[in-house]
Amino acid sequence: MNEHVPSHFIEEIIENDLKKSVSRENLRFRFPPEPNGYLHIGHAKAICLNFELSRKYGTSINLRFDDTNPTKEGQNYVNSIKKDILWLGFKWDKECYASDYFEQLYQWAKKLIWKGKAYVDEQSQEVILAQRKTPFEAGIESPYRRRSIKENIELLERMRAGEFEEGQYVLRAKIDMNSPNMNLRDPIMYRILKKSHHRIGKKWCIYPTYDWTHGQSDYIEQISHSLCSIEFENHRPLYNWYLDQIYEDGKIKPRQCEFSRLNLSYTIMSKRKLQRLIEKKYVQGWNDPRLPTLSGFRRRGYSPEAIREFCNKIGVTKRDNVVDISLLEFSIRKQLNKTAPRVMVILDPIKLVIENYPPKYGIRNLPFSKRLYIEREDFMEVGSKKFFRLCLGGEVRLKNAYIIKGISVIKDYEGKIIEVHSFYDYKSLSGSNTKESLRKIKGTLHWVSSEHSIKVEVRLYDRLFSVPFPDGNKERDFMDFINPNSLKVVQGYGEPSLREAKKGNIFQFQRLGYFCVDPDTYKERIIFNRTVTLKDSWKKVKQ
RNA sequence: GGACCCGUGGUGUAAUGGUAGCACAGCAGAUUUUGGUUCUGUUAGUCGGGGUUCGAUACCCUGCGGGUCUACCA
Repeated sequence: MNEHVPSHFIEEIIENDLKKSVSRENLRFRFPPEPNGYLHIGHAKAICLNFELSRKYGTSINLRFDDTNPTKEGQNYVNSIKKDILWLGFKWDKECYASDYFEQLYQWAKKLIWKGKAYVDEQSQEVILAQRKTPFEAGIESPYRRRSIKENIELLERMRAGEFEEGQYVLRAKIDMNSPNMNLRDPIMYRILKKSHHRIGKKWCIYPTYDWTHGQSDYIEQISHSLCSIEFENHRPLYNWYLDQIYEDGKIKPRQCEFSRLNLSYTIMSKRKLQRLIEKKYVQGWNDPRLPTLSGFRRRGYSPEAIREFCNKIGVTKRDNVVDISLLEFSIRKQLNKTAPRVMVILDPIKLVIENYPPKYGIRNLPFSKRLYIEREDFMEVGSKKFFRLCLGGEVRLKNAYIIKGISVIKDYEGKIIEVHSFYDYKSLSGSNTKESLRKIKGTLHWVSSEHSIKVEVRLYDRLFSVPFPDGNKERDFMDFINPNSLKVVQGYGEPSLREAKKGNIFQFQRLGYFCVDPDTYKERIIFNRTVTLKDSWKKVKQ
């Protein structure tokens, strides 16, 4: 439905191409991660974009690993990336690897030499960089730029044969050392790296660079629209230049389109910076629930549906953007509100004694008794008009149970309240439909029966950073803004039904938030992660 | 200094030359046995200056602001 109403500018480009150059069945997409880190929610934006485009147009989509740098990549990353995409709810048609195209790339490189469009340079990296100069001035051509075709071919073959050391030779495209676009100042196509590759081992000792690989891989797979983030915009002329060298009539010439990457408030997205947080032990690993990685969100209790909905909501443009984290929280709350079973758990207990309650009674499935726990925060000796929770002389409903009235407190020698005493109205049981049970009482508290409750570990996660744009300050390092209270571990008291909770289950702890069972849970010790709090309009009144 | 890209409420995003709309956040109220949910209402915006046009958020010029580029990373 609505197939002809583009929902963002990339669809508009596609619709235009459909009218002009490309037929519908030739539309093809790809998601091209480098296997050198874990996927984060910024990747999810790109994944949703590409996969949903392929779904919309009924065409195929490849997962392609951009594995051209054996010094940084690994099979563990390949595995985690596949797992995360599947978890998000998407299935690719072909699983591809740029490393499978190395032979073709090599042959094309030779073709470029034959055309006089590439040459082997033997200057040091420092010299090559220096000759490139800056964007504001002309570069200097390499003295090896005019090497003969025969010699170039021979040297490239010897590079491949492993006759040289790393850094001794490189293959460069011969484009324009005066271009204002630095990518066109004779970019490197091949470098010597005597490293074993995670997939193809020691088959190669020269590796193609990203620019010399990406567009050609798109071409081999006949990708019609190659979507990437905005920082590749300046690479597009090079992308097209390479394709022009190898293009054959009748084939699809891929089109690169750029869109802006996702930034989320109160967090960071850069792989390198995430890595730093992990190395410095501010978080416990790539799947720490505070991280914006997909594995982190999964552990935190976020559902793939919520993440997909979020990605659809944020749109696709070319502007800089910082999306408010509350939009993500809205997505997960919206879903969990519909699906999560409600239970009662006390996180910061205070004892509540119901003096006139007979010791033996109970409510089926949810034991009620004379001695309960309620949240310390839910009691004040002297209430106020705004505070409609328990206070001395005031009435409150215990959720799914009785109406009680506070009558006295017991304090320790420091004056801290250790016990609240109350009376209950035995006719006021919830759902009993008595006149007393139908009385309007402003406040309702959650509770657990102290003798029946089970102890649980609860990990209260909060934002990783205490400022909205930890990354946006040029003078200060993002590490300065780490929220020291991003994790608080407490012992809670849960209703006994939680004994049956399984890893990954998610509940609403009534009046507190949504919590999921952590994989670290074992038989005697159930661990809950707080996914997100409930919206709390009381917190605002208090402040 | 150069090239390329981008400027719409606090945030994200629509409007493709014809009433500036939606969502989140905020605020107010109603409902509520979760201060949740739900419902209703509401505050708030086209970066500035010129031009083209009956009419400009859109097109042109210019200024300003922001981003990217000076890797043998992707």
